[in-house]
Amino acid sequence: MKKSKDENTEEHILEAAKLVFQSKGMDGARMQEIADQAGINKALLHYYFRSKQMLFEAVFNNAFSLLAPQLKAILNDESTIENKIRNFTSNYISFIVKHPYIPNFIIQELNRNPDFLLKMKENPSFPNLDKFKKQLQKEIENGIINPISAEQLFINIMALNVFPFVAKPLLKAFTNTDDKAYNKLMEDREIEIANFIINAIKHT
Amino acid sequence: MKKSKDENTEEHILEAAKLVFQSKGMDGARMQEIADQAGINKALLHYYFRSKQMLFEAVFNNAFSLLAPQLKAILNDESTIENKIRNFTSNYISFIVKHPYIPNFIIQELNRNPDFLLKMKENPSFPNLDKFKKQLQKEIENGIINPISAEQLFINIMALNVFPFVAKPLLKAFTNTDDKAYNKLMEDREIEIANFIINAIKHT
DNA sequence: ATTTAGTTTAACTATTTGGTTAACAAATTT
DNA sequence: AAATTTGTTAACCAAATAGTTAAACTAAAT
Repeated sequence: MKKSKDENTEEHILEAAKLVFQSKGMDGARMQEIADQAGINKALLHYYFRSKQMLFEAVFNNAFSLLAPQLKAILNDESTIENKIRNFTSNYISFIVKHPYIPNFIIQELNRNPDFLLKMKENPSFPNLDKFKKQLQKEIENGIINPISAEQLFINIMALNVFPFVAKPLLKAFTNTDDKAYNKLMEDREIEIANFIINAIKHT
Repeated sequence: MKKSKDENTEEHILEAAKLVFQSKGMDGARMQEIADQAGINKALLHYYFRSKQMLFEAVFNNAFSLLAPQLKAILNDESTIENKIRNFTSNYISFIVKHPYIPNFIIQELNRNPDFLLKMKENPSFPNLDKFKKQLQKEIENGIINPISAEQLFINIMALNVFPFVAKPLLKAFTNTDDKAYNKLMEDREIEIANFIINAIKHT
């Protein structure tokens, strides 16, 4: 087996493809641009990943497998609902700072092709709400938390965490903030969101 | 001046373009597909709207001018913050049922080209938070509402309302619901969201 | 009825783009 | 070191695509 530049090249390609796909989407991305970005010939893209579709799926799966563990954390650990919420919002914000394009990329491409999810849902490591649901029900019965369905609460948590990054340009305009001020808002949200959610659901 | 089919054709084109652009995005849309959808020849698209870009902008501006009034309603009317929140969530959900593709379309295309907003912000009818901010501050001073910045509250309201429609495929998978069950969740949110937000901010 | 302005089409063009080929280069095996 | 396998490139190809052209058609105005 040869390598020398082998693994290195594959990594370069994936990194370049990630950059291009995540900023332009599947339809907007050009194989030539990815090749240029990776500093190689276009034919080499097809040597490593047969087609644009396959290269795209490699990038997409990479992105998704970074996001999934974040969700499993909140759904499957043993701490209280309140602590889960605090941990999740805190973890998620720092995750996003490292990978700012991921949420929008995933959401956009899943809207373009919802079938991606069919395969993924069969993977046993795909996040599910079962445990979260039971735990929430127990805390509601114990009077710690006001009645709310696990689905609604989960959607709310995701919405409050993810949306500000997905809709950044729009929200920047509406709140009339520049990049710096908007990032400051995002930092503040790490605590704000958690308190907001806890207030909303905690029995008083 | 002649018309006969004039306005009619232009309307047909815009309707067809809306359909194609909103489901495939600027890059994924094809002029031929829009022409077919409108039941006309491709050259006619260029006769009415010189280029793909111009046709796209017409569709985009149409979509945006449907969304903007929704926001101005909550930001500039005179009722209490609580009532504004209830009215907005109620209005927004029924708006979305009529125009399900709009939020995702706008968000996606603004991420692709944030410069769109520069022109729009100059329009005096572009929504802004000034009035909402003052009103909120007053209610906080009066002890009706717990301290929160207008920007954060606004982002939270938008997030809770818009995100479930933008991220529908992803959330459908995570909550393990089919289309029917997910739509039921969305109906329930009309009341759920409002209560959730009020609980979170109302002083007790 | 003829002119005129607006509307519509089929056919065409130039360019872009994903993908292929064939030849070359470098490393591994024998 | 000869043969084989793996990695890389330039040149090429066919399909797709945005946009153009020139001619035909329609209906109102003169």
